[in-house]
Amino acid sequence: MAARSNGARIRDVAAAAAVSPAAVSRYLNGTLTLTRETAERIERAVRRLDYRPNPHARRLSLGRSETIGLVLPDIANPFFARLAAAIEEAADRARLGLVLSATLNRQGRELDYIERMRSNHVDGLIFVTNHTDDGTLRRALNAAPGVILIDEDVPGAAVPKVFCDNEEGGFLAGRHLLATGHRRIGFIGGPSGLMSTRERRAGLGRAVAQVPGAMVVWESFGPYTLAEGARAGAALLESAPGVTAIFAGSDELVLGLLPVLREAGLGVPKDISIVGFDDIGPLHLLDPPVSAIRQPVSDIGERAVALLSSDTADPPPCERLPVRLVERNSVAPPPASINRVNIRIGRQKP
Amino acid sequence: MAARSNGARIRDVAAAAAVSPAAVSRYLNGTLTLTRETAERIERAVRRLDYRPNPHARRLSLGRSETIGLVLPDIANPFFARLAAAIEEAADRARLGLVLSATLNRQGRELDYIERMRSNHVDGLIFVTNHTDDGTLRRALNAAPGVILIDEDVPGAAVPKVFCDNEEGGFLAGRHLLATGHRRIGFIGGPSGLMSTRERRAGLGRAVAQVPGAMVVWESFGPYTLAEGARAGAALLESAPGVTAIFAGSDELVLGLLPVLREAGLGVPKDISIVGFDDIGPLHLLDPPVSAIRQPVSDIGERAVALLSSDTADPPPCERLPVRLVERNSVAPPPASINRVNIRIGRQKP
DNA sequence: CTATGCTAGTAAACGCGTTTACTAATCAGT
DNA sequence: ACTGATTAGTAAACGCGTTTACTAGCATAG
Repeated sequence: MAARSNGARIRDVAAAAAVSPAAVSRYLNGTLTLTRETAERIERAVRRLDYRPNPHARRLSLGRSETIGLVLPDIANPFFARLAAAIEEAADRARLGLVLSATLNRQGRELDYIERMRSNHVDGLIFVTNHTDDGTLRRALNAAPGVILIDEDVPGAAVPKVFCDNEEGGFLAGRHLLATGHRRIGFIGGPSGLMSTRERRAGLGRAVAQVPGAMVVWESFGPYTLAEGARAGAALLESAPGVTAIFAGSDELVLGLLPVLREAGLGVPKDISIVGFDDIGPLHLLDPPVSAIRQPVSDIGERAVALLSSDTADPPPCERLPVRLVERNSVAPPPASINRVNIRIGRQKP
Repeated sequence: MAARSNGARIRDVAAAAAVSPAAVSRYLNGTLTLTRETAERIERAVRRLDYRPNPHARRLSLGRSETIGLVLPDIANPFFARLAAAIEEAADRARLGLVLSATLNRQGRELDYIERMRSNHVDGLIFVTNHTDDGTLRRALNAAPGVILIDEDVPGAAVPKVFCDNEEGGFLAGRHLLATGHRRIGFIGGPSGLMSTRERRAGLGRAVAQVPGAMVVWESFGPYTLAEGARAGAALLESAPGVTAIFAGSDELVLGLLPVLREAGLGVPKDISIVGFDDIGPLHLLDPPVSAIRQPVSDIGERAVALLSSDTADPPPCERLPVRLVERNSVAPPPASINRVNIRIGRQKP
């Protein structure tokens, strides 16, 4: 067992104030009203001894830790970093501590942290994953109480969820490009198995379907990384499907794509227009500043913490937070020559 | 007091294995060797009951939490995000949990977290601050055992410290610019009261002093922010001191500076060369990719965690981790016309 | 004068794992 | 056969705050 801790204990305060430890505890926690005189004795003693309850004892006693866990793939990634900042702030407002864990998308670690959660380490867990699940994660999540899933889905997990409205984001991006005159659109998505990718693609599809002659003529899928953005860009240039605009599924993809286009001598937005997703990476600092669908990152964090504190409904809620288009300078009407091609296609269809 | 927690307790395991709780505890913690048979009985019981020690009880008993705290100004900032990632990884390797707190540079919060640390919440604290101290922080840090200061100093704090070699970084940046032919150099620094700023400036000064005719002809100080980079850039253009190269004290400053130069029609590196510091922000994605002094962020995290685990020496150590210059395409020889001015100055001096 | 209620607290159990100091039993050595 | 050491554990104290159930003493109501 432990050596005595350094600070004063509740019984020291009790002795100094000539009351019982119970009185001190209950007074400090507001479950006992005392005479002015006794209360003052206690407060003086607390101040004099610089008493603060031993958090470990308190947690053992209460059976909770007033701390939540955040599990995410990688804090160094700007999107997750911002998410973490939002959650930290919300947790702090709720007077909850936050313990942070990065999984680097390794499933072993993910399961590990869920386990720690179950063993009462923390009162709740906000979980972000980033890879397709083979069912292991679903089962682990369903067996763990007090987990909230955010940003990306784990299909079949019966836990509260907070996502952004990916479909609407895809739709807004598509509508914006279509309204600017584009008809041959490319899609650079995240991993094809992920909900975010599918929904963003679906939203784009919905927008395109509303405009006769418009088509998603090219698409690619891969991890949400810079390298994948570059790879997709190269593939696009190679296959040359006459795309005049690209909707990319994340900032990272845009960041990887842009230099490839520049290398190839394609001007943005003169030759090709771009809309990104997330709007966290410094898209506004690029040349040109890139338009993007903005995720409500702060709200996601806020809602996640709120859901953790609230009682679990059945079935667990799945919230969709609205996104919006942030227009910058990466979208312009398509170049005339290619535009004519679109018009031809447009004529064939109606 | 608490309702019973859900899982099995040590006494359940003990009962199932027909031994005492002490035996279970000591066996699992490796302080008791048992006969093969008894050991197996315990292990079977542990598995069957899915026993894992209640962490709160364990921490109360041990008087420590196997958890460290990280206090930093803002996780959303890419530099701190990467630092956090490095520390999280190092902590994980040391089997330590990490609780995260953002101060947003508010002193009240900083003191708060030091307090929490003192009250045994965590076994150690890695502290990053970003503003000049009026002595309050110094006093608080000196009163708190188990704090490590990293990245930026709090003068007078007698705690272990891990910094990068700022002076050397400034020197390397300066030497690089001088070697490329620059003689009239500008410095855009962080807050003038900060150690990092002073040291980086000093290193630049040392390099410049070694080359006759070279001078730091212009300098400015302000927060490590994008906005400040832009402001400083505008001020530089305004005062027009004939600077051909700029050493900026952080990535953020570069990111803010670049668009201003571009607006003004100045090409980088054609008209003006730039070297940044940190090399975390996506300097390699800019056009042109910007050269910078790279901080050994992972090593800083690693060392900080290592120092926390080691016994405190007296006086506490202050480690300086090496930086290096990462060359990209933002430095070129100065334009000829201005170069001639430099040569003139060069002639006056020897 | 008794019953009821209120005030101002308190004793003791409880959460649960860890550790010290100790015992009972067996074995080796002489 | 006796001493000393080793083996295989164990009882009980400890870390410390919280909470339930209870009491002693006084006041009000009937």
